Amino acid sequence: MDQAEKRERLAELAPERVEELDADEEEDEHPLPDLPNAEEGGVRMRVAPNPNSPWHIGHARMAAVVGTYKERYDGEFVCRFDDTDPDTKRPDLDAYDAILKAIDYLGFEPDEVVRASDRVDIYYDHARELIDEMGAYTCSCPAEEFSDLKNAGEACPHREKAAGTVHEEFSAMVDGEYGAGEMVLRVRTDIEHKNPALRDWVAFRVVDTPHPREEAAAYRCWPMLDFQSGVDDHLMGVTHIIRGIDLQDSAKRQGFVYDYFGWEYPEVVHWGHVEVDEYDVPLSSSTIVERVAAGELDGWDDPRAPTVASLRRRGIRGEALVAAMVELGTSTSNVDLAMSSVYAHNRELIDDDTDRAFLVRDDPDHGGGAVERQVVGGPDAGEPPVHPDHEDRGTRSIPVDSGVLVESADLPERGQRVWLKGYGCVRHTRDALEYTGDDIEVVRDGNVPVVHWVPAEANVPVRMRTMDGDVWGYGEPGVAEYDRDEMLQFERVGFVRIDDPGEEVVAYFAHK
RNA sequence: GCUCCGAUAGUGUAGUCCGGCCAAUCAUAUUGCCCUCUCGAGGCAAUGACCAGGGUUCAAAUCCCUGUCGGAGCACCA
Repeated sequence: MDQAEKRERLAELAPERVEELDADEEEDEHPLPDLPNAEEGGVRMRVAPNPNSPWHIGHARMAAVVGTYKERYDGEFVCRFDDTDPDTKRPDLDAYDAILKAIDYLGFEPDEVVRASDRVDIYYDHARELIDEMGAYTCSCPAEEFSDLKNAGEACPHREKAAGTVHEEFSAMVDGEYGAGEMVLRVRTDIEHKNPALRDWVAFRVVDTPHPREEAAAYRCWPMLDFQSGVDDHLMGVTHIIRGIDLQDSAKRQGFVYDYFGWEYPEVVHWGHVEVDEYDVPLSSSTIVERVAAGELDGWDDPRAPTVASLRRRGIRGEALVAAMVELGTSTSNVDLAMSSVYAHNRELIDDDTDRAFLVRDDPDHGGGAVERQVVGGPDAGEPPVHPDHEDRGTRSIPVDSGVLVESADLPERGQRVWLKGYGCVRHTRDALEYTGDDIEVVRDGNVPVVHWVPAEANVPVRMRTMDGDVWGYGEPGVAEYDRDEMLQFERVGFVRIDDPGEEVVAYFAHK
């Protein structure tokens, strides 16, 4: 049955439904779905990074989406460093700032910044309260033994200890009287719960390694994420939590603690993992850390690294990354971020304001290498516009002294013509480029290709850093005039950010 | 093994809750044409998807069942 027929039938069967359909108005368009039970002004969220490394691109999703929701609901967000594992996921002292910088780069400002490692005593207080409620017990079972019991749905002998004993043993954990692995504090949930992941999970354990932050270096008894983050979310008034599907069971686990305390659990949204195309380096903190340490990457902002710092250095605006992240939505499926989407957003943001310039690459894989030719006849200089869509910004003056450089792929066959952009038409004779005029009709009707060029002598050496490695070339003289952080479009090559304006200009390639 | 969750074009997404303006939205991508002194921008067009099979119904992307595929948890990691 086709559409018209369906509609006809519907009109016969239920005319009121047709009216309803017709009356359906369009809702406000938001790139992100509405948060459940969210009210304007009543939304408080948190970004809870582990500062064990700076951020890769995937981490930016959290801040991008939380920040966007904050703006949408006129709400707030807290940046809480969940740095409660001084050993396995040991914090990197530089990462705290790097992460805050990344959030700032994305265009957001946390309403509050806290470190879990400053709040350990608060967690202890809640642990003691939980023990009073008979909601937790100390357990000295070796991990494997407990795991076996748990999988069989059987309680261990420590489960029925008196609260007094549990208090004593927990205090001993806090006082550092146990070594790592000797004693833990478990939350009493339901040892026969059908989901084994929820049965009597560990809330506190002993870590022998001191925390790298001086302020927290004395603690040996550390909360696990589910306890710490569960308590903090409540204490900080978090109304909505966004987190990965790897933490799918956290809400259910923490639910037991919330029940003991009579708290109400925040709304939760789970999303899948992000992957990014176009990179050889995987989106994994540990891999990036390794490659940086091994010298395979020049640092976290190496253009080949899939990191926030790298995108920033390439001149990608945080806004472009946020837009692309927000478009991914909050689906529980894993998603692939197409870098082309980030580039498309960035191009739209910067194209209008970015000056044009020529870069002749001297690279066998890109343009075939620079070749020099004398120019015979013609004016002394070319005058291409600073921006083709904005005549009022004037022109660049590029001298043609002893000759020019072009990329060999652009050099026409002998006898053929080529249009040097902003200069005029030349014919390739035996060993030179002979000026044939400035009538643009040859380009419009004569199939003469338009190419970029630079003077053979008065040019500026440029090292362009790209995702595929460095490309050397020669820029037009004006390239030397740009300051660090300014953007430039090398015509027919792509957009770059000037990173170092020195003798040899270093530019980071952003995208075409 | 136990427990959760998911599946719409190359990619992402809208629609799914409350079946019917859905032979399916928008963006990106790719290709072609127009325009342009850039391979950028702009304009136009084309390409391309409801995981499979059953069921319910006048009507199924939408509801139900089965299957397939994929993901996650069952850590003294976060």
